[in-house]
Order: sequence, then C-alpha cells, then structure tokens
Amino acid sequence: MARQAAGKIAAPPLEADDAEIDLGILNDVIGFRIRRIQNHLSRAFLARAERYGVKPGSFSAMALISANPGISQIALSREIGFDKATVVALIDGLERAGWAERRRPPGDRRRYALYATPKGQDVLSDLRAQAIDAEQPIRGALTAVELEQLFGLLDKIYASCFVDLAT
Amino acid sequence: MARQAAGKIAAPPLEADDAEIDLGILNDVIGFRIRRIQNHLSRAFLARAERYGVKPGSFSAMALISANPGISQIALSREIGFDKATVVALIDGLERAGWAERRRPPGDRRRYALYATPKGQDVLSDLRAQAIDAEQPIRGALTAVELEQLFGLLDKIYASCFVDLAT
DNA sequence: TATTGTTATACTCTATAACTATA
DNA sequence: TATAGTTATAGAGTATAACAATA
Repeated sequence: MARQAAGKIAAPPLEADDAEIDLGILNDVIGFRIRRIQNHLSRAFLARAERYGVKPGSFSAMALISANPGISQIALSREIGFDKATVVALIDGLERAGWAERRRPPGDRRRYALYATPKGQDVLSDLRAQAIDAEQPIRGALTAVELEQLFGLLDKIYASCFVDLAT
Repeated sequence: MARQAAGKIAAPPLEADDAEIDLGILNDVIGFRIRRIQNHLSRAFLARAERYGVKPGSFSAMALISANPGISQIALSREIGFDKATVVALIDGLERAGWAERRRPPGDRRRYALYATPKGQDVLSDLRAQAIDAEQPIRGALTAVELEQLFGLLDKIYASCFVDLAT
C-alpha cells in the first residue's frame, strides 16, 4: 500500500490500477497462485546467486548430486524435470566450474556416476544459504505452525501429482 | 538405505532408482518444492489446453482482462510479470483469435483499454475448467480444510513478497 | 533390443533498447 | 519530461531427433 519507496522522487501518481487489480477466476487456480510466488522466489534467488554463475537447474543439480552420490545423469534429469540432453550441458558446466565430476562406475560402462567435489560442496552450502535468505520474507511472514503446515501440504500435493499413474 | 555420504570407501551405490532419490538440502527450500509442483501443473494444463492454442500467459491475460475490463497493457504486464513489450505480442495473439480487443479510451489516447470479447469469455470459461481439471488430483488429495489452509498460506506468502519494498 | 550419454539443431519464451505518439 | 505502446533484436532455456557405445 505505502507507495513511497525510499530514495526515489515522489512516486508516480498512478491511478488506482495496481492495488485494485482483480484476479477474477485466477483466484481459484492453484497453478496461477503458485506460479507468481515461484517467479518471485526464482528472481530473488538468481539475483543473490548471480556472482556464483549458477544457471537455472545447477543449484538443484548440485544438491541432488550431493545428496545422491553416484547418481546417473538420466536419473538426475528425471528428478529435476529436464531432458537428458539438457543435463549433459548442465553437468559440463558443473565440471568446468570444478563443482562436480563424472566417474565411470565399474559395473556399467554406459553410465556416468556423478559426484560433488569438495569445492562443489562448499559452493552448495553457500547457495543453500542464498536460497534460504531469498525466502526469508516468506518465512518471516509465517508462524512456525504455518510453515510446518506449508511443508506438509507441499508433501501431499507433490505426491498427488503421481497417484493417477497407479490408477 | 541411506548410502554413506560420499565416502571414498563407499561402494558404488547401485542406482537406487527414482523412488529413493534424496532431495537433500532441497527439502528445506520452499522455492524448489514449489517449482516442481508448478512444473507438473503447468504441463498438465498445457496438455489439456493445447487444442485452444493457448500460449503461456494467454490464459492469465484473458482472466485478468475479463476481471478488469479496460485494463491497460502496462498494468497487465505488471500483474502477470511480463515485460510490456512481451504483452504486445500476447495481445496481438488474443486479438487475432478474436478473444480480446483493444479500444482507445476517450481520456488518454496513449493507452489502450483491453476488453474480452464474448467469444473470449467463452474460451476463458473452458480454459478455467481445464485448469481446475488439471488440478483435480491435488484437490482430491487434500481435505476441504487443507485446501482452505493452502489458499490462506498462498495469500500470506504472496503478500510477503512485497513487504520488504516498504522497509 | 534397450539404455546411457552425446551432438546438432531448432524452437519457444522473454527481456532489452530504441523508437513513436501522446500527455 | 514522463508514460503507453511498438518494433527489432538478441539471448537464454529447453526439447527433439539422430547417433554411438554399451548392456
């Protein structure tokens, strides 16, 4: 509501526009409501992580590799929702940065086993801090109970995305 | 089941396949948890809405135009998070499809006032049904109370994205 | 034949910058 | 000078398809 952002000249006397926009039917569409939040979070995180040179997906990839040492590229691609071909360039970047590495596992010479390097672990730790920091406004606006509710709901919701596969 | 974290001795973990992937620190990152849900919803909706020829943003744009008759392109761009230049092509498409139209309002000949056509209203109604249908698995997995909790949390969360502007 | 990874390619989406016309 | 809209352009991001190596 308070328009005056610090530092600038008097706020442009925009007509009521902004604050009074009606979402209409979008109010009931979960996907829309979630997307605008995700857009904000994404931009806030990327702005903070800029100096690390992270690209969309590389943070997620690093986290998954770190948590699942030896994971294959194809399993990784499924988990982050990218095509396997896209993951190739992603891992190339991680290797160039020295954050992760490919190793040939003894059993199967088709696949690569992915591992995070110590340097990668450090960067990941920093990136996690940036991600949490970017979400601080949200965490600050919710009570501990609400935050717990949120994660519980996200659990249920994500699980529900796959139930129909079994029916 | 949890394989020794990155130990050097740790035997090559045979791929634990999808279901056993550990999210690691991503478990605590709201942005990641939200994004994977949004990805699913987005794809489910686009698959259903394919035959309408909707592009990303056109459903949101139609809903906002319909709920805010006479809205300007620039106000619309702010609301859906696109650049004003991007909105031009978006509205071009909506006009070509006969779903929306630009009118010059009497007061200010710089701006356009956007309106949904009757045909646009009909399509919007269909699209809304598709969106809700795409979300059906989620709605089915949540109780009425949980669904209400969800919308309440989304309200609070989105509002919190802007509070820092006032500080 | 199926699976993992790679390459080459093309397409979609979106922002940026410079411009016009109104105010 | 500031705002609404437009155009042209470039870039990021991603998928698709064909392929090689291995199983």
